[in-house]
Parts: sequence; C-alpha cells; structure tokens
Amino acid sequence: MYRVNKKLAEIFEAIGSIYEFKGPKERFRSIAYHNAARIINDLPEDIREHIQDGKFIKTYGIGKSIEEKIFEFLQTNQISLFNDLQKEVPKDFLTLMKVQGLGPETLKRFYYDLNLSTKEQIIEALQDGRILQLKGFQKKKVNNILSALLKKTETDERLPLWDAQEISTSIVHMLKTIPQIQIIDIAGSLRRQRETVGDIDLLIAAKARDRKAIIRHFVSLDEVENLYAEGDTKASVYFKSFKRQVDIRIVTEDQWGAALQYFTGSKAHNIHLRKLAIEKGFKINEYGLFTVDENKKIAGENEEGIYHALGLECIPPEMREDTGEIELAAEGLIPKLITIDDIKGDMHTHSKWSDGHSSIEEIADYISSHQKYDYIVLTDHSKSEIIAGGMNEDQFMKQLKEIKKVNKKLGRDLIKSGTEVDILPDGTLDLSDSLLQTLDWVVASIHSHFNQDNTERIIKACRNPYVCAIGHPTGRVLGSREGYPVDMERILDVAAETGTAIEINGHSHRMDINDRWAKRAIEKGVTLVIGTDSHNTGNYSFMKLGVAIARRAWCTKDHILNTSDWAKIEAFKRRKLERIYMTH
DNA sequence: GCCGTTTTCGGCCCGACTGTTTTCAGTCG
Repeated sequence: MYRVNKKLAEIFEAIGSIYEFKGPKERFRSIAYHNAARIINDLPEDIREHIQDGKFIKTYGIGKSIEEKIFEFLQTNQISLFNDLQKEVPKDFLTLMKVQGLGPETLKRFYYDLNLSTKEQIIEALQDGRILQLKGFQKKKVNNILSALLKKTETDERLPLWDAQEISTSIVHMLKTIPQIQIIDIAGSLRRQRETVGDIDLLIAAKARDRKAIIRHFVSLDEVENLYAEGDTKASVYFKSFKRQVDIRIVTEDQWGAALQYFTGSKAHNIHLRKLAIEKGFKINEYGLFTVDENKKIAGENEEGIYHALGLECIPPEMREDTGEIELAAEGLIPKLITIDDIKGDMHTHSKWSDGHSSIEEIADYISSHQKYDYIVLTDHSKSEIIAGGMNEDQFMKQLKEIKKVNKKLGRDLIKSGTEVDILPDGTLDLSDSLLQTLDWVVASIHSHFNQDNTERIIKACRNPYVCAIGHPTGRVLGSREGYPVDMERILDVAAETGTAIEINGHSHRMDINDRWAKRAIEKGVTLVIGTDSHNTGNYSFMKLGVAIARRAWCTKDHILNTSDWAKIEAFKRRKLERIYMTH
C-alpha cells in the first residue's frame, strides 16, 4: 500500500465522515468522498502514476471536484477543505467515529446538547449521568457506548489471507458439529481471496426453526469475548484468540445463492449489480431476485441463477470488484480462470543447501506423495546471501550431482536445478553466466541495498539472457514492509520486451506481485510464473495463494507458464535467448 | 459530489439489529 494513497484515502474517508456529521443534506456528498477513499485504497499503483498529461486518469466515482483535491494534496501535502471542515466538528471527532456503535448522529447530540468535544469529556459525562438526561439515551445505551469507549483499541490491521483462511477453517470446523446446519461456507473478502481480510463472514443454511439454536450455540462458544449483535438471522461476535470479528448469517436453503452472492460482495460489485437489476425491472436482496411489479421470485437458490436472470455469465468471486467484470459478463466473455489443478510444478523453493529445512531427497519424497507435480525447481540462494546460506558456483555444481542422483532414484526428472540469484547493487548478478547457463531455471531477486535504483537493477537483470524470471518483484512483506521503490510499469514493459517471466510469489507473507500488478502484466503480454518460495514442506501449499492472486488478476492457465509441461518451459527459455541475441 | 444514448437535473442499494420506542432512528455491513 502506497503511503500517498493511504494518506489521501484517510483524508477523504474523514471528509466523508464530517459531511455525515453535518447532516442529511450532505449525505450524498459524504458517500461520494467515502467512495473516493475506497477507490484510492484499491488503486494498483502509486496515485502519482495514475496521472497522465496533468490529469487524473478517468475513474468511475472520482469527478472534477475530488480530482482537484487530489492535485491540491500532491502539491501542498494538505487539503484546505479538510482543514476548514475539521473546525466544525468535535475535537476528537475522527477518533470517536471509529468507536463501535458511535455514529454522527450520536456525536452531534453530545456536541450540540452537552458541548462535549473530546473522548475524555464524553466518558466523564457517560459516567456521571449527564448523558442519561438526553432524550433517547437510557442505561443500556449509555453502558454500551461507555464499554466501547473504554475498551483497548482493537487491531484494525487487516489479516493476511493465509491467516484468515486458517482462522475461518477452524471456526467452520467448530460449527460443523452443530447438526442443524445444512450448509456452511465462507463469504466476504475471504471468499474473493483478497490479499488481506478484515472481518470473517460465514454463511449458513438451515431450516427457519433451527436458526435460534444455531445462533445460541455460536455466541456461546468459549472463544467468544464480545457479543456485538444477536438476532433471529445473524450474529456478530469478537473471537479473543483470533482477535477478530466474526459474523454469521443464516438463511434457508432456497435463499442460499442470493445470500452467498450478497455476502460475498464486493460492495461496489453488488451496488452495480443492483443498479443493473433495477434497469431490468428487478430488485435484488439477500433472499433472491424479484420482479419489481409483482414481487415474484425469479432466482435465489444458486448464484448462477442470479447472474443469468440479469443476462450475465456467472462471475467468479475473485473477479467481483466492479472493475469491468460485469460488462465482460454481459458480453459472455468471462475468462476461464486458472485453478490449482492446472499447476504442473513449483518454480521457487529452497532446500537445506541454502536456508531451507529439507534435503533434496526429503523434498522429492514429500512432493511425490503430496502433489501431482511434474517438476519442482530448487532455487537456492547465491553467495552474497550469507545469512541465508547462499552458495557459490562450486556448491551449485555439487548440488547438481545430488539432484541427478535423487532423480535417478525416483526414475523421473522431478527435481529441476535452479537458483534465486541475487541482483547486486549495480544490477549485475551474483553468479557467473556460465553457471546460470547450466541450470534449468534462474530466478533473479533483490534482497538488499534497497536505496539503489531498483528499477535499473531489475531491468539489467531482465537483459541477462539466462535470467528466466524476476522473483518477488516489489519486495514487500505483508503487514511489515512496504516494497522498495520501483517503477513496475517499466519493469513489465522490459519483461515483455525481453521475454522474461515475472513471478507471482505465493508465500503467505509476500504475495508479490499482487493481483493488480499481475493483471497489468498480462495486459502487457508478460508471462507469469507462480512459485511458493518454500523453505519447508508446510510451505508448498502457498501455491493456492499464488493461484488466488492469478485468479484475481483474471489469469487463465495460458497466462501462467508453470501450467505447462517442462518442454514448453524450455521453449520459453529458448525464445528469450533468441530475442536477446537478435537485438544484439 | 457523481453520473447520464431514456436524463445536464434529479436521482443515488438494501435490510438486520439494538435500544428506544408503540412505529422509529441510528448504526452497521
């Protein structure tokens, strides 16, 4: 996430909230700013790269007025409207708006009726009974607000997808013991496989008479620390061990498709879909798709039915972000997305020879018995990666012998030789060309000296005839390190020009490149490869995260090189060699 | 504030839960 984008999105979010506070007549202005914040948050590139010929590239939802504010921020690092607006709201307004259960109307009452402006003043007034004098505020509401205010600030950090998947799996496991549950599945951004997940949303199908019992069971689980809401059809709780809000929603089996569609989102996708429904004389809610005039149910049992009734192809959850997929579905052009079963091998793994935990033989045994792979590439580190046990040319030659031995024992060439060679500060590589030439696959990555011109370093690596792919191209570490500065547009152009593949690193803490850059890459005709960057046998399942990124990038199996057999990968390498030598 | 081959004005997605109310406002997703 780019710092500028984040900052700007925060300001627009805040402006939206302030307009909410100012009253109903500003409601839609408020929505527009909230909307802009979301768009900027989801922008694939630094917002400064989203400007062409001095203008913000036309984006649905951002018009003239907000565009001006973006430019004002980029030039002056502030937005005067925001400075002015802040004077019209309570001092701690923005902090207070984030407290569960506190909204603009409540804060307005506190501010105008009792002149309360800070968090401390409000807590005091809640405790000494002054709030109780306000109409509509009785004991229960006062206590709820107070406990929300006094609670230590919860983590608002989004969870990496892998962690969210593990948590949801374990919760689903706990709930599966409830016999009345007919179907249970994940929804929300988790089902869309976004790289990070906020809340965990679960959908359940059950008979109407069983709802109550299921909800009681759910909210009574030992793990539940806070109960936010408990109704007839839904409940919302806070799980202490996972430090996460978990929402469940119960519908009947015949509503399953409509509900799953609705709770999978995204919000933008659903709003677009609803507008489309209205144009066609329908309305959609979580119970089904109905005609407006007779309120007759047309679809709802499954998701396909909802989309088909609107004249659309069914859209895979990973594509539902309102970035053109609805238009594509209307034309019947939804791509057949890659699946995990299309993957023929892992392109990025480490063994004991550098910083991995397993010997080559152990890797071969594990992969043979757990994966249907045709090949797996060992890409151990090169010599300058001293802390990661990087290897020199001699050691790689020894490793080659070991690989041959293991393959011979297996009776097939499962293990491929390779390296993740360091791109040095000047863009040269950490191993000799003559060695690189003898290896089956060469990934080149940056691991240090991030303050150099990383774009030029990577471009230089792309121009080396023996570099097959660029590893974790942005260097980001989810939740702890922003990527090093790099001009990804240019790198993708050079990758396309030189026939170098770009890696989708599926490691749970990297997921690099991300879905948006991967989408950009295939638009530019760049070939992608997926690797797990595995360091132990448990890591091989990161392949599904890599595939998730590819699916969110609208990739078919033809976009991903390691859905091919090894002969095609050899052909890819030859094409690159030819290109490089043709241009020389 | 944004959008538009039905519109440059007049719309803007929709429903559940809570706490307060006797029919609803506020908040949330």
